[in-house]
Amino acid sequence: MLKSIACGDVRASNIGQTVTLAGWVHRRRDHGNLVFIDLRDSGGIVQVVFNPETAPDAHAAAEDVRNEWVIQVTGEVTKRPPGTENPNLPTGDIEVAAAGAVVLNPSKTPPFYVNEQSDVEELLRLQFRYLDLRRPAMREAIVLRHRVVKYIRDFLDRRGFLEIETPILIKSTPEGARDYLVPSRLHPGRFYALPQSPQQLKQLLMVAGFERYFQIARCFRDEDPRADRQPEHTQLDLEMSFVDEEDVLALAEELFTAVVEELVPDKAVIKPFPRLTYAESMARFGTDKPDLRFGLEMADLSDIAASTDFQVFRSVLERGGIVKGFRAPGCASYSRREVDGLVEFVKSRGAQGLVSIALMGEGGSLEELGQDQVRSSAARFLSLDQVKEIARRTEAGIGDLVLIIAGPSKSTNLALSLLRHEMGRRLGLGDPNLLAFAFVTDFPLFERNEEEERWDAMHHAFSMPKEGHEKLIESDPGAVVGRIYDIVCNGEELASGSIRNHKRELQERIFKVLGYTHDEVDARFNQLLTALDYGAPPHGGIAPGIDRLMMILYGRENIRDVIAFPKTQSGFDPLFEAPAEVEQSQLDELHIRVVPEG
RNA sequence: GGCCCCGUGGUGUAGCGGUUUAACACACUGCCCUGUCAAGGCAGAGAUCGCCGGUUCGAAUCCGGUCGGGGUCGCCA
Repeated sequence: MLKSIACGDVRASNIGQTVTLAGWVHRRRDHGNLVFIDLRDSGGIVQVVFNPETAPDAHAAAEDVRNEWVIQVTGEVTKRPPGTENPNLPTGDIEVAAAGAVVLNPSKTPPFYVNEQSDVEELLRLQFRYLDLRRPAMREAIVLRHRVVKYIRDFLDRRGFLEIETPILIKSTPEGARDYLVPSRLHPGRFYALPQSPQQLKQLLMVAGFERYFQIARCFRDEDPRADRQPEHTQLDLEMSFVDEEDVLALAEELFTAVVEELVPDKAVIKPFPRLTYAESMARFGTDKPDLRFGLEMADLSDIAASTDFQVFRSVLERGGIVKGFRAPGCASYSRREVDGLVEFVKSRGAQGLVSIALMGEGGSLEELGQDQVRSSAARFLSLDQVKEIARRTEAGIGDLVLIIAGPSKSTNLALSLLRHEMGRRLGLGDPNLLAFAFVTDFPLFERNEEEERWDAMHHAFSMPKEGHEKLIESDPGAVVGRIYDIVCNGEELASGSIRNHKRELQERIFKVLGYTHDEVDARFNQLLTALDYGAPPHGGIAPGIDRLMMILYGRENIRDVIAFPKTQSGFDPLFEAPAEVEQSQLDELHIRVVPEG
């Protein structure tokens, strides 16, 4: 080793020892004679003093050194002179008096500050990610990520799970996300696909009798990235045999709770995790991934709206839409400008508009509310009684602002739920140290795809219907509830899972509703269906997203902040500059001809 | 594919039609300085304002396009 101790490990107990350190120059303070260097390595920072009188050669070397140079220093650990201790450093009681110094490698001036946590354009950080990763915020994220994954592995190992790898080169399956394709040299014109998840593989492992499987699995989806989505992401994929929902949920709850309590003890979780059904979640929060750190629950106002003369409401309802709203506490005093801002917010998220009702005044009960206290663009269409009823439903009081959206159910719920989260954020209602995990259960098995006029799988095609719902599969697909569950936390979907079909006949009926022809099923799912014929055990599982879990544990709003080498929103890797063109010979070998765009 | 925001020395920002030889902080270079720890002092170098085109007597500043980044809707079983 080029060092005898890590920079961050030097303590008062080492005083008198001669140590060799190696690391990066974090900061240099040159007093002309005395030179101080804060030397940094993966373990921390320690101050090194270069004295020209006692060590002229080392001092001369230190004069030349600049930020981020890599140096090796040998010297004695000494107690700092009284009054010069630095309480901000764990190593602040001591320093190393350099006797010798060697420059192991100089550095160019970095393109941004490595030694301070200043904001830097993210593209530049990604181009020089290896420098960005030297900074504490990124470093801590990567270290925590390691601990979380290690904890998960140990936790599952103790419970009899086996970690089993599955192929990265697999087969494209229809539906779901767009696949990343890999051309085959040995089979011209044929392609592997990168797995969107090891779904079928883990089910086959259950048929193989492993009973408890998990994998820290990389998953690939060729769709547009987002703040919480990357083209490739990591899942804790796990599957168990001979279980029902309760077994999977109990395990997941125990795991997540333990991870938080052991690794991020300053964050709190709600125990036990609240549970709500999909229908409940949609009704109360307009989304299947509600932020439960605060209330502001939604109320259906359709019946009240129907009794008004407000044409906007009536026409929406005539077309089968809904009218729904929630309260923004204390926001009655919002200015015209602020309210307009909220209107813009929902319009940019698919709503036609926003009706707000401000209940002006301070204190007093709803009963005493006067017409003069109601401020709303729809005021002249609403009777005082109707306003009061709307307030009662949304639990709004004097001083609150009721926000209402009318429109088709899907887009209205979406915009309203985004507005709810936005208001929660603006009003600071979400405790940043609370991780409000919850289970959302009983998802529909099928979802109507209006454009394509067909039924899609809401979750995926392999989930089992709830008991008693099999008979509805063909007659009323939309009414079939699946044995499907999600874990959500603070408005993010963290995990998704289900009890799977282990009977071929049932699985084939579901494929049929999804519109697959016999040939398509045979081509894509034959391996799974055939396996079900050979004694497939009842089984189910769940797949938490590790990146999103890390966002929540580390308190980041961006998935790139918890990934060592992420891609931009256009799927570009600024460090390697991938994707890139390849040699013509490589294309020839793969029998690929590139058609120029346009 | 749609919508919104951003793009000025190395970094972060200011300037938003002429008074700008584009300002400030930090970084950088040189000199001074024996106890600093975001060390300090003095001096200096460094950007034609992402790119293309237009409007104008005059554009970093206005307009259009384009490229790149971010956010979002679509998409993401």
